[in-house]
Amino acid sequence: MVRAGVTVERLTRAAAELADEVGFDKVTVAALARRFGVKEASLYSHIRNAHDLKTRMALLALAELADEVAAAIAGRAGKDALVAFAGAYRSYAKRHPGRYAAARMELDLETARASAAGRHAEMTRAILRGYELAEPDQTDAVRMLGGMFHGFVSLETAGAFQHHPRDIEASWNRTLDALDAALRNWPPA
Amino acid sequence: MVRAGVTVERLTRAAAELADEVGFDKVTVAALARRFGVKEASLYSHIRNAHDLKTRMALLALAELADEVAAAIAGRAGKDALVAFAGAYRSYAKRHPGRYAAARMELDLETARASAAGRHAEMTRAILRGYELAEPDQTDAVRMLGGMFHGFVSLETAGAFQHHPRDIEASWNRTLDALDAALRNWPPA
DNA sequence: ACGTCTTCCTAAGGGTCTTAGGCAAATTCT
DNA sequence: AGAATTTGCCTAAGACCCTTAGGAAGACGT
Repeated sequence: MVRAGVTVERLTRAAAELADEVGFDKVTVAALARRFGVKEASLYSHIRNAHDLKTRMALLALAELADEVAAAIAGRAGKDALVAFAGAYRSYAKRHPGRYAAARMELDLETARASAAGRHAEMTRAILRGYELAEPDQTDAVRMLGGMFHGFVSLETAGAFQHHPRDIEASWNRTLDALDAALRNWPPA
Repeated sequence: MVRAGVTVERLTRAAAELADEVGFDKVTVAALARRFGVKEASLYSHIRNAHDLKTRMALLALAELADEVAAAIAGRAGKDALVAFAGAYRSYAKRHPGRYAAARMELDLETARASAAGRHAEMTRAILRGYELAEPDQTDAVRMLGGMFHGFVSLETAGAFQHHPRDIEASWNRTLDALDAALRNWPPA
């Protein structure tokens, strides 16, 4: 029996690739074992169970996404930063639909705390530095931005915008214009 | 063999209830058969396969949601209508998380066309009548609103907002305030 | 070289989806 | 009403998937 050199890191990366190819929900322990040329049961020396594998995929995707967003917003401020953040987010979701779905998975509290989700929130707050929002408005705006980005990308990916000829890219840009305006003219309580 | 009185309508409703109880992805042909006290194979006289069942759940949810939104926005205009629409949407998603997940399922073109999705788009456009937006801005705004509502509700349901003490209800209201402002001051191209 | 830990295997149980073929109940036809 | 047809449910069985238990052989430290 020559060993296949499986490690939990290689498993996670392969699972992420598989997810981007066939969809997050179609990633299976069996398919992954096939890809590595080992029996399904062998993977259980590296992962606890299927849920554990998916959690690792989520952590990977959150970290990658945070890195890309960080690189995109570095050295930018104001609307520039907003557009860069949003663009990086949407770009990642389109290039890596399976990973993106993994990133949106529900994580239990401690796992979420150990994830890059905190960096995402921090970076969103960083964007808002250009808009001078005091708490609790800042938190409200963080939630609004997170919802907006995720919702738009999610509907776009699901094909919900394909029933109208209007260019989606243009709608995206206009939405960011409107978002920028909303942040600049944040309504007083 | 006394017949159990299974019909495709009763199956769909039971599946929807099951989804709200245990989650959309945990709705299974087997679980549904158990709930009706029949064997799994028996259900295939009523549904084509598991995907067919999920599609029926999606159509049910889309129709129910459209009905509730329609009732909510009737007789309202402007920000009133916006808040009523958004409130009905979010309320449905929270009362019926499984159905809501079903409604967000990807439908093939013809099924989507036969669904209540068109009514959703129409009603969103109706909201915008209070804001005097010409095409293509109107379509951009429809997409923005759809994304915003879905994204916020989706992140909230997934527990993404629970890492901060700020009242989610308050964030929701402030987000609608900001959205109203964005629509009133829609940026020129 | 020896013992230990790790990785992989076989075996096996349980769950889900789906099709095929049969019997009996319900419905329709004459 | 009785016969013919359709419909609803069943058993049986195949194809996957997830997971655990126990064993053998490679890798590694002493």
